[in-house]
Amino acid sequence: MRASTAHLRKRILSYVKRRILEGQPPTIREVQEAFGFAAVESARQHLKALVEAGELLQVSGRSRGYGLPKQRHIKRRALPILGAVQAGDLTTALEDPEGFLELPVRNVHDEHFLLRVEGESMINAGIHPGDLLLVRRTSVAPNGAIVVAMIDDEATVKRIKITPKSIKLVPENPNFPTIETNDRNLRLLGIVSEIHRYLEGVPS
Amino acid sequence: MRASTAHLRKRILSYVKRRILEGQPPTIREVQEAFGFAAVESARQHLKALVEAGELLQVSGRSRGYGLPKQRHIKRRALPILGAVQAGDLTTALEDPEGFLELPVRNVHDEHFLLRVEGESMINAGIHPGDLLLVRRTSVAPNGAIVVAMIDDEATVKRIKITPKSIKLVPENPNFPTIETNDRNLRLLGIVSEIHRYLEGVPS
DNA sequence: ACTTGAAACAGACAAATGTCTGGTTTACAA
DNA sequence: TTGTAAACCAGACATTTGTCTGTTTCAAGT
Repeated sequence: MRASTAHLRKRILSYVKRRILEGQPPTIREVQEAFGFAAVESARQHLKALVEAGELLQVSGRSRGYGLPKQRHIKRRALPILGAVQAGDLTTALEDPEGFLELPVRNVHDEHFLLRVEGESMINAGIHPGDLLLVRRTSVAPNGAIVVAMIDDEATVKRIKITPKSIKLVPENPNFPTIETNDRNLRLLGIVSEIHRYLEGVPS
Repeated sequence: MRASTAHLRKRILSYVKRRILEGQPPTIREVQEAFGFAAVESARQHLKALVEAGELLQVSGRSRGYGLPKQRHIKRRALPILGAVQAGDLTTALEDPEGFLELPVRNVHDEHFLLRVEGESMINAGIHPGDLLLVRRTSVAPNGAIVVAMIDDEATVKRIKITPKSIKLVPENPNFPTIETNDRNLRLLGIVSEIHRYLEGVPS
């Protein structure tokens, strides 16, 4: 590589990064024009080199097919916000979310979603109506964890108590009943990983 | 608009939003395929309607030319985490934080910090020991807001009740005393904007 | 000077993509 | 029922966009 090329390539990387963060990865010709290349291929070579250096990701053949490489363990994700999940499976609910919220997710390998709390069944655990729960999707939960499960075709938040005889879903509110069940009809949606409450303006 | 169309259009909007937040706005044909339209024009009409409704922005003629309408400035900030703030002013405490956490901050113009909750004085407001409070620094607070104030050279979290005669700092726990004061010796550090609790592993 | 390899250039082609025109279906109301 | 407007469909076209091939320029080393 020519000495002066390194600087130029770095500038191109910055440009592409900025465009991606702004919501629209550039086309090759847009990079060409931004840096005054007379040929498309010049810009393409730079981008190709950046991809090969691991600075960018690319989907070949796709327009504006550039993305940022995977970061460390913490990555920000656009998470779907679910309201009441009723009478259906989670997949259909995820396709029709209430909205999205961008949050840093610590466990990149797992799938997450946000659930808006309804009702006061977990009020003594400090989970209030309107809170947003970051739920990590899993089908296994440690004893005592706060989980989201489908009960009577509706997603509810409870603390799980596993005994040799059965599984109990215990609310943190004496006014609500404990639900006891066996393994088969329990549909675990995930474990509550984080609790977020927004006092000044609700994120849409 | 047909009755069933509203729901479909909402789903399309969610899909496009998700794609934009993931870094690649979809092409019209990708929307078509995602929703099973037999014609490109069907997807295009929905997108056009969403643009006309102000739900999306579009640059005509540009591939993947969809964007999100202007929203409040949300930026990621590395925020200092404060433990017990004692016997000093906030500035010195901010210089020696317990750690840092990167969070999306909605109000970029204001200054924020994170405060780790100690004690159970606000337990009935769903604020538990160990919770992280996102505090927006301000010296004025609306009546009824949950605030962070310096009392007896220590930062405490209370709900503020403003009356013509005095200012009360009310805990949300009957075992703790209400503090009544006048304007002069009240040192308001900020308003609690968000409450975060991490159940699976604490962010360092 | 000569060689060499990277960078830049020029032009072309194929696929992807936005847009347009016109026709068909469908829900809803008069 | 009939009318109507919205939604959907089918096909085509022009532009954009990614990719390819070959050539030229240029800096650095021998």
